[in-house]
Amino acid sequence: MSRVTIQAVADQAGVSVSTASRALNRVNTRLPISPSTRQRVDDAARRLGYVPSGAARAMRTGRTRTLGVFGTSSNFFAQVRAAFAAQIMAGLFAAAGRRGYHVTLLTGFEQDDDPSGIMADLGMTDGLLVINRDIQADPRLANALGRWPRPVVYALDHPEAAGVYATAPDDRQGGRLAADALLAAGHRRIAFVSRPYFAGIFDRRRGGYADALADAGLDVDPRLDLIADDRLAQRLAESGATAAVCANEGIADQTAGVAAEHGIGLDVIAFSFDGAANPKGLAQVTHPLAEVIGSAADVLIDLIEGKQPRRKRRIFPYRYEPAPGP
Amino acid sequence: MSRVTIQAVADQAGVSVSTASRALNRVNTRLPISPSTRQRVDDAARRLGYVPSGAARAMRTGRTRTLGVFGTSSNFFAQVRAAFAAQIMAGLFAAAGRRGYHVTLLTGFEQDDDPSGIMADLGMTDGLLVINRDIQADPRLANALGRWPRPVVYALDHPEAAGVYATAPDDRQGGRLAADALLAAGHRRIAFVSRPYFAGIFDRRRGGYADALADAGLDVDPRLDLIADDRLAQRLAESGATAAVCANEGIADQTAGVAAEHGIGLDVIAFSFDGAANPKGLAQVTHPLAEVIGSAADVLIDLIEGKQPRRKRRIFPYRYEPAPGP
DNA sequence: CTGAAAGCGCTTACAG
DNA sequence: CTGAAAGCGCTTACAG
Repeated sequence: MSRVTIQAVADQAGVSVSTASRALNRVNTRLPISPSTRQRVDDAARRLGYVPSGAARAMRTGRTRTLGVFGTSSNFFAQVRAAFAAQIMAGLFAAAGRRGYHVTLLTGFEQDDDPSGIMADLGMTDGLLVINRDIQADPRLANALGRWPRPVVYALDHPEAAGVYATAPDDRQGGRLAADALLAAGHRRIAFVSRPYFAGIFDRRRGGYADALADAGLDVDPRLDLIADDRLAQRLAESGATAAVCANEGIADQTAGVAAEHGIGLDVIAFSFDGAANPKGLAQVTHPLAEVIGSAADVLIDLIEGKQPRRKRRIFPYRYEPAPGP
Repeated sequence: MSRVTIQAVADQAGVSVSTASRALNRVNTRLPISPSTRQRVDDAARRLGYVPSGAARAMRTGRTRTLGVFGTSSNFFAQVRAAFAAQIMAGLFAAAGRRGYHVTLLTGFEQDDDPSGIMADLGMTDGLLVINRDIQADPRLANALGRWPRPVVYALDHPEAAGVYATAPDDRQGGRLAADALLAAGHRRIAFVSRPYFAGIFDRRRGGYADALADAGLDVDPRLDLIADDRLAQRLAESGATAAVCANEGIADQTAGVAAEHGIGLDVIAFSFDGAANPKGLAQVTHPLAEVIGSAADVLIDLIEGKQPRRKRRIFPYRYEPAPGP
């Protein structure tokens, strides 16, 4: 079936293309349209099943009303991260929808690809949201996107480059909050359990934890800095830890499980986010993930629409949530 | 910054726009390009930071290489369905990416909206995947989309209208499979636990269950047809059920929890999908959700590219998965 | 091997 | 209140 164009609608209604366009887009109150003309154009459009060409409109207006999302990948939505991915999509979808934008997940880029080629196909997007903390660590990406002629906002983490728009939780404050909660409960041997990736984020979280210990007059014992691998139980036992700050919710579940299994009494607190599952009922420090992402989308749309946001960085604090009662 | 067009690249390289276009799109082997020209054009493009306009290209070619997804909504990604939503996105993203398509989540439509208005803005998509079983039940939607001039594929459920492309699990076969497993274990009082929505799907699941009971020579006792509300415990007890087929994984968790809490011995089997959490370690009948969605995306892309798929419906069987060991 | 020209389907000043 | 015309940035026959 060949496309029904505005030309066909205009012919059918017996008006010019310009008039049809104006009648269809109920705008331009400065130039009124006679009700009968509008009626005829509307009828013609309905009768013919007219659907405006988004491409033509985008070409003309320079806007697609579409946000590109960069950083989802084939394993971004994998099972261990399902709650994380779903919260992100929820926040993004809601924020974009509120302002009349669609959301395009950009495919064709996998972690460890050379990011310099990505500019060739960023789709028909008005701006870009970069949400993957793994790939944000790659300075080549920031460099390539810095040359892209449309707005870019980094969410959750951000490259070190200055002048970049970024929205993220305050990982250092979260680390301090978590450690303070354990200190207040009387603990003195508090471990920090992480894994050797998400380096930037985990480092900031560890930094806040270390700050809190230092403020409490405690040395940071390197034996308390633990990796969540298959020797965790042994290391936990050797460390003499009575409590642990865990760098994310998965590590926390693992750590609590290992401690229970080996009969190690351990007060665990997890870095997590609103909407995560918390199956073991642990204490947590959480940030409002959907809201963080929504805020990033809002900043991006502001930039697209030429409204200069007040600040280049928005930082969201963590909240302490005690272990839920049984 | 004003846009860098192919015109600017051509000027910079000292060639015509047509030549620049041909050099940039390494195609058209019939018409060769001199290596030195290509070199100069590539250099100019890189130097200027040229990014082709997707809108112009789409207008010219009539293709955006973008799949629209219709049916996500503000609560589609909500916590109770996080695993479901994430699996869907995983399958969709992978399948689209493999064939060089992006994925656009279409906003601006909420359940219970009148779907006749949606055609006005289906974005710049080449085709549509409808993935929400809730809204697929609305015949106005199928009617409106039937008039949309591009391919549409329904996934997971499908409107009753004939001639529609649809990809879904075989809910009736799944119901039979689940009931047969319980019958084989010697049960004679087998409940079916559901909720009063997802009517079409739950009805088919119940139908398969009823078929299996009938084949086993059992009457379908209406007292075994249960609703998972706050009177479930009482109804379960009155029904004399020793086993239950649960219409989805959430209902199954709830039912198993209620039974345990009230000391009702109950063998529970859940309708579920690959990648769901199964925190209670229940027996399940599962379908490969990501694969089902991926298959729907493949059919859609075939239609977009003019390859007529062999069948209009693809039905995926459920597999029985016994309760995982402790 | 290269270039001039048409045309994809809209929107928007501008002139009536 | 309406219409003729320009132009958004590409790609692709077509003619050289």
